[in-house]
Amino acid sequence: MNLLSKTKKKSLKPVNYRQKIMDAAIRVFARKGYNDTTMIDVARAAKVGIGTLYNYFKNKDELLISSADKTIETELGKIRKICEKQADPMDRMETYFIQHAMLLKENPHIARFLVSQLRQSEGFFERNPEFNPLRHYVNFVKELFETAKESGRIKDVDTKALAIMVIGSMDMLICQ
Amino acid sequence: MNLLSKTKKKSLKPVNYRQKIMDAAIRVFARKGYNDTTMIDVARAAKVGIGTLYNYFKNKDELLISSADKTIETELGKIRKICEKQADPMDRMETYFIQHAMLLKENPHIARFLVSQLRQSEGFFERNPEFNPLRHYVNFVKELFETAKESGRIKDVDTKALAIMVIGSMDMLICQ
Amino acid sequence: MNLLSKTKKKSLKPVNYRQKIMDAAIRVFARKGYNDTTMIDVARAAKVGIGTLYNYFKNKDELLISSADKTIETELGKIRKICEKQADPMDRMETYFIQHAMLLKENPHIARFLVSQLRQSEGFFERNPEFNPLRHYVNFVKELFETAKESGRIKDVDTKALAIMVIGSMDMLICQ
Amino acid sequence: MNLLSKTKKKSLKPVNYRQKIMDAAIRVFARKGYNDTTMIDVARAAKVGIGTLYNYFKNKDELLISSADKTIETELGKIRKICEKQADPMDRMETYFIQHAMLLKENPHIARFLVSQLRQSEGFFERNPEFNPLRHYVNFVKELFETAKESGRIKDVDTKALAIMVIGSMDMLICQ
DNA sequence: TATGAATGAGGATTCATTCAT
DNA sequence: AATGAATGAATCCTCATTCAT
Repeated sequence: MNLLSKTKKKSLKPVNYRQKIMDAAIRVFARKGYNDTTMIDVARAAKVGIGTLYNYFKNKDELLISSADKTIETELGKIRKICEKQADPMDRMETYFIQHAMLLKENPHIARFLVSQLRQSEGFFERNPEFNPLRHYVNFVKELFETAKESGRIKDVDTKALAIMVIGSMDMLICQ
Repeated sequence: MNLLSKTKKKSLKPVNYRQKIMDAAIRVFARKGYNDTTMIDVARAAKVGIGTLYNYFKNKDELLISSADKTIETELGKIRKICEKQADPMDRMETYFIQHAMLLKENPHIARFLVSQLRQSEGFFERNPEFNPLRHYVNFVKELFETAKESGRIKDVDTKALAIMVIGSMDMLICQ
Repeated sequence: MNLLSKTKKKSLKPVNYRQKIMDAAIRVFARKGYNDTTMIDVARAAKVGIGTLYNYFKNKDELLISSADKTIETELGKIRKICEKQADPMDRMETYFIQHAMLLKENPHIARFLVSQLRQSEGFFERNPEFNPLRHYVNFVKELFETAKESGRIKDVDTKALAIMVIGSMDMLICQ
Repeated sequence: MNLLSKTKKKSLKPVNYRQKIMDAAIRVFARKGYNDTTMIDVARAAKVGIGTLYNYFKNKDELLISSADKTIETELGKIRKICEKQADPMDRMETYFIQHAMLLKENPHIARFLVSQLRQSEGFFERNPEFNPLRHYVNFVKELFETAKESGRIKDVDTKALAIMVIGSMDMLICQ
């Protein structure tokens, strides 16, 4: 009986509050932006008490940073894994574009969150100058271009600028 | 004597408060973003009293909207005028790119203001759904492309999407 | 008519908000202590809006400090003036005791405020280590004793310690 | 074996949580004051869980009251016992002063706790009107004086007021 | 008409207390 | 019985907006 009850309880959802909160935060931040998102908004979206937010994140800034980092890591990880299956640099680039587009289409709120957090209030960036969640993403795209360039398949260009422009293009398309 | 002094003052400077305020607002909004800009910030930058802001603009939202519209109108007007001097569609496009780049370089705060206000919180857009200062700008670029397309000089593409992508690329480049 | 209306308005109470707020603050702090006094309490007692408090005092700490300083200055000033009328040191000391007792009796809330703020939370003192409103008061009593000592009327004692003890005695009597 | 180990543990240390918590509480309250002391502070100082505090004390107020009462009882008990060894009232008084001074010097945190908790916010006293940990202490000193008075060794005075003043003097000296 | 002091709704954060384990 | 994560009421403070001068 002991064993049973334990099993029961475990199957009864050992809530991962940290993840639950970040998931909610991403959704709300994506929809309303940093400034218009209140901690109460996040708490309600995550269905937890306000105080609980502060058990897992020191303050609102840290909640945004953690959520952004986690999201980038997760989503970029998925795309990277799929791209790596392609041996040919050009195929890899193509796969990336497709995956990126799919991400934008299927998880618009995540996409919006990723690309739009850049334009946060300067207040936030003054407090957190090191924060740039897109850095890893830009780097990934840049690497894609570099591999393609080395293979002689695309012309000599500033791959970083190109990466930024590509992401920027997609970003703007989403917003409009 | 009374009359004279009055005349003198008027001829000395018929202050255009509305314009003065918008000029200041653009600078401050561009630097700090919508949410981190207080009405006091704007009043101080414009060297007017807070109350004066409300004599010319209903509220903070309207101040942003008016400032953005006015800026787009002014800057776009300048660029348009220069572009129209070019008869050939391709020259016109080239001229546009150069002018746009110059605007970004010489008035970074205006550029930043124009391209970054788009990403306002949904809160702002929910309150002002009709607000899209870039609309005119996008349309202008779109027209450029269409003229070029009609002349057979560029391939058949979704000109609007292209316009958005071009602007988005530039935007992202500025931010990074 | 102009003159009249001006006179009228002036007589119509040109409210001194700063003073009004400090008066209220002293009363409330004296009754409830620093920690249990909320800014809303003070605002209500002063019959002003909460925001008004912050137009005159940077924060709650500064409100307490200003109120305490002002009170000491005012009350000590009164007592000092009366004492100075006495030429003889012993008469002066006696006058002081009487005045102090009168202060305690007639304005118990001020008295309580003066003598009890010393025991504030250490949190407050850690933030404001230089704050010691009783310093001036202790010094005044100390000087009284010194004058008396010089005149040979009282024995050789540590006048500062004596001053502190006297004030402490009265303080404790009030509290009980 | 079970029995043995149990016995061992018990004899090793039958933890008295209640006492352990009060000891910690006194230290922390004395150092930080009632309001700046959090239940977590106390729990950490006592090396117990937060929940444990609530198994032994209904709430924070009761924890303070119990700690104060217990301390007074203990310390006063010690001093009383030593004083009682003196047959002569004057010697007894002298012994008391020495003991009190020693307590202040050797356990400043206890001393501070005893004498400073009196000045709690009225909020606390409104909730706990019966709370006056110094009552017993004042009574003890008062009795000392009365015995001395009866023996004709000191003049006729209000012994209670005298007791209060003496304690107040010492209190103020500690604070400064 | 320009002004800025007064205002209070709203938001981030803390912490005593509860309760499931 | 001990524990500590979850909770939300309560508090300080900001800032858009109003209005009397």
